[in-house]
Amino acid sequence: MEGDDRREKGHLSDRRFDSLGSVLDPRLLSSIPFEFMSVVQAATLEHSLSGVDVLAQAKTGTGKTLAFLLPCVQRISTMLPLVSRSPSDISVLILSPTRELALQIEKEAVVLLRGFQGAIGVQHCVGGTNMETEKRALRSSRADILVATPGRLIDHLQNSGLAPQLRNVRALVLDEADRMLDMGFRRELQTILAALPSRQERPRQSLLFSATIPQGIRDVADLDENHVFVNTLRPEEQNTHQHVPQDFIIVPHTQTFAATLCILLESLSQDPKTTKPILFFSTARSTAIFFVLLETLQKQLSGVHSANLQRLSPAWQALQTVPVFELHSRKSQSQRVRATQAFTKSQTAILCSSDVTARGVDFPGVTSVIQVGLPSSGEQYIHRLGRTARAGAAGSGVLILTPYERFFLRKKEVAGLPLRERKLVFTEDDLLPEADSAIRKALMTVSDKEKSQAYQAALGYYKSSLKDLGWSPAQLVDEMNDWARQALLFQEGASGPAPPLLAKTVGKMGLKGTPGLNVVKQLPSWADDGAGDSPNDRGDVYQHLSTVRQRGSPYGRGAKVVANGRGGGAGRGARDSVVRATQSSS
DNA sequence: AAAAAAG
Repeated sequence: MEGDDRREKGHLSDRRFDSLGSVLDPRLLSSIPFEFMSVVQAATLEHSLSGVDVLAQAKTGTGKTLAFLLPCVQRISTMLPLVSRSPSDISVLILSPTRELALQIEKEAVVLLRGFQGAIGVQHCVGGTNMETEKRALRSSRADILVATPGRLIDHLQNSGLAPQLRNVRALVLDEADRMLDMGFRRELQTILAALPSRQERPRQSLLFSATIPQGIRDVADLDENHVFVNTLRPEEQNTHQHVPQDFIIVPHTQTFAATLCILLESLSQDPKTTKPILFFSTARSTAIFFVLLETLQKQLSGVHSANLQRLSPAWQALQTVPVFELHSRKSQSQRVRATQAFTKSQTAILCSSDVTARGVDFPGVTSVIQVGLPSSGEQYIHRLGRTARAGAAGSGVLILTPYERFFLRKKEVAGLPLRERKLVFTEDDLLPEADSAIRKALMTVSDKEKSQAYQAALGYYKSSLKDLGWSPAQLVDEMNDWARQALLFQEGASGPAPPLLAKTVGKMGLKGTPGLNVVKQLPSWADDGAGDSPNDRGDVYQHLSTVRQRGSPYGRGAKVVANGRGGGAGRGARDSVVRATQSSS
């Protein structure tokens, strides 16, 4: 605790919020839930409160949200009692790259607005929710501050007649600004900017916040030429990620899930009461599969007779009860909201996530970030890592790669990081053979449909990295087919040697004519969208597995494990198992 | 089709 306090002070400044007593509206000042400003806040507030444009670079988890909300709320408060304004006018527009981040920002704004007792309102508009409900709320209640994701905002502009409410916008905030300005969002941002009044006719302030500020951001951003650039990174520390202990592990792709499970079991055995890792996957489909695997393992464990459960190692016991959540774009928005809330308030839990939560989202107390498979970019690796070790707390990172993904370590954003290779050392009683066996059994309960979807997603994902991988399209298909069969245990059945793909889909992927693909005119009924998610009855398998071995894991040691030149032997029980790790610099 | 983001 003492150490935490010291680190906590590291991101706090010595300036108190009440030093702004002459500048800030007292109702705003009294709603600030902190005594001291963070470093970013202290460095940006004097500028942003003066009204100039600000481009700020700061570590994640250091109070950026409050840094841009304060000047926005203050600005609106000076416009009170709002006689000249229509109650439906939007004064501040905040854009976020994900729905979860938008909702989180709105929540912080609600806190800051308490003192105004409804005179200033904040609302959100994000996808995946009822369009009509939002439309009505935007009409009938104050939305002085609107927090939005781009797609849904444009939808409202074009279909709900929201445009007139934006004619008085006085401030525009881009959170995760680099993401908002990159190729994926730039067009949408242009559409939104076009709906705002020109800055000549209606002066406004732009506030851009991000942990990484790439070259050229100023060329595309909506920034005044007299803007202030604030960099709160100390040169010697650069970014959090320089200080967070980070390991990488290279395993064959058949062992990726087992290695991931090992890392989880290891952290559960060290600290079952406080462990709170996030597991990041590259596609929504593989996120879903690993989540199902964990759920299945838990159900299998709960079928183990309690007397036998006592004999298992503490890690397996802990796995049975730790809450597990999944969060990605293939879930409904209400499920996403529920998972976000539940993981936020859990002291110990496991979150399986896609890159939805890679940026900005603030889950308290995340103890480690485990990245499974190739991250989509060096920057994305850093943003994901930033979900732990926030606001001065401790945290660590693990990256699990296959040999063909090793090139990632040479990317320029990653090459300078303190990433150290860690080998899972195979000893007689280590966890990997058990984990492998458990994963294989659990995979039997995953439907061919789910496996096919993961296969298709992986093809699409790796296709964008062919150059880095040094693969031809045919090699890509070979590797992914092997992955489907050997790692996902996709059964080559009546449908052919690989999961089936529609000719149409293959065409869109640009893989027409590539050997090795199982191209079909029509998907078999089990893989069709209309079919249920799980034709296999998981319940049967639980029953089947409910007999436990005398000692060790409930999953036996059936699978032969070969990695780094050593096979896993039949050893003693899991009670004494540990993942042995050796550190060696890479 | 591949994170995400509109349905």
